[in-house]
Amino acid sequence: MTSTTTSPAEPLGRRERKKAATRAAISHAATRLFMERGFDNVSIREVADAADVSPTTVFAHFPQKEALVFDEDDEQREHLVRIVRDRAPGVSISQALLDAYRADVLPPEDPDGVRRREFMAFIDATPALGDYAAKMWLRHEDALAGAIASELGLTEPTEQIRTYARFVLQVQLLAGASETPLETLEAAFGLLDGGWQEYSSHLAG
Amino acid sequence: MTSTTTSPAEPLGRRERKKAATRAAISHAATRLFMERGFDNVSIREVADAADVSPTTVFAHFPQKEALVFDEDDEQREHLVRIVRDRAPGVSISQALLDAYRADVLPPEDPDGVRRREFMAFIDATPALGDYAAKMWLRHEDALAGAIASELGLTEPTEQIRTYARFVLQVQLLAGASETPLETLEAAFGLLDGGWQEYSSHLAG
DNA sequence: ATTGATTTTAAAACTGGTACGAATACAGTT
DNA sequence: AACTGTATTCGTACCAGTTTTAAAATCAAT
Repeated sequence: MTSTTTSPAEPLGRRERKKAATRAAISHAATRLFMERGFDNVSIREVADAADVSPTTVFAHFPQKEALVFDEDDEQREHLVRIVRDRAPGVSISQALLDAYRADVLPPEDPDGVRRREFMAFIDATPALGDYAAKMWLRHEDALAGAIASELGLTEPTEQIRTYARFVLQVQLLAGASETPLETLEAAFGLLDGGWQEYSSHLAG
Repeated sequence: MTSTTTSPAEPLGRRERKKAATRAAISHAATRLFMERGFDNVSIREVADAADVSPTTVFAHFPQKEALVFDEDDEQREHLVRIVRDRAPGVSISQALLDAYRADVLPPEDPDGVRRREFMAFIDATPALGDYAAKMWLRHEDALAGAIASELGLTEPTEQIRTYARFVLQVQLLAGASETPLETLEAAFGLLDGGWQEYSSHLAG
């Protein structure tokens, strides 16, 4: 259910369907148990039992215990790149990122947003999960830097772009941990934009 | 040898002296073995054996395996705070930090610097150590933000200061991982200084 | 020297993760 | 339908880091 193409429901063979089913069973059992008793109080063996599967099979589908919770690495990265690449005309990169982050941080409106918010609270409750999420998030640094570079007409990111990408990803983490996420967002982008706009306009000009 | 007061050699009781000796024996055995065969190829049990101590005793002194390598948390934090607090008059905070980072990155001159460089290379060779070092380093964020705030005449760091502190710590990691650390340093501080100087002068003015 | 608290230690247990080989289910071929 | 190769699953045993448990040693104070 992760990185396979989503909508057209390609006709999978029995094999792939079964594999996907096993994966889903494991994932479901894991999230249920984790929510009931907390991430740290559930062992891989228990997850395997609950999914009626051998422990080794769990690791065949998920490289680490933490991966049972985060099942969407590629989507995240794609989302991030799209924010930069597909922004409305006339909108700066910083502006696009700030807007996107803002939407993440504002009070949720649809039930989907509520669920996502609960999920994030669950993650915050377990240090190991927070660390893992942060690590995964920051792994997108290269992708983001590449997207920005190509938006600015470069084939390779410069040191400044790389730095900016890292900072921008950090801002998301900062805001997520902040009591006043909106203020944090604005403070951070305010700090960044001075140097960044100067640099990028210098590049374009 | 870590956070106890250093010079005057307070008269420790027998108990404390023995404890310190055990700790030192473990630490020595560990560094020797790690250097000889690599961090990942030495088990805690082996370290314990080499120090003629039970494995649990190792954990009584060091919370994790990685802690055997980093024995100086507080000193690091103090160093960082001093860079900001004890900078020469007329030198900006950014300038002081940049200078300090630069010294870390330049070719070492004294034998002490050489040893430190070898140590850093050793850390880079083991992902687990790099992660741990980064985590420890970033834990200084609050201390750094506090020091900056108090330099600017505030009792509490603002959102901007907190953000700046996080960015500045990240710069150190960026430069450490870069092929061209000096360029990275200058690019990063160039990016930061625009917004930061505006903000801090706005604060002072 | 005895007592009692505290520290230190050892041994075992637990947990995440890997290695290995065997068994099973599938897809494509004949 | 049988055959073959391949992918998935399984069970077990195992390793290394870490926690738990309880015994032993150590110290301070009487």
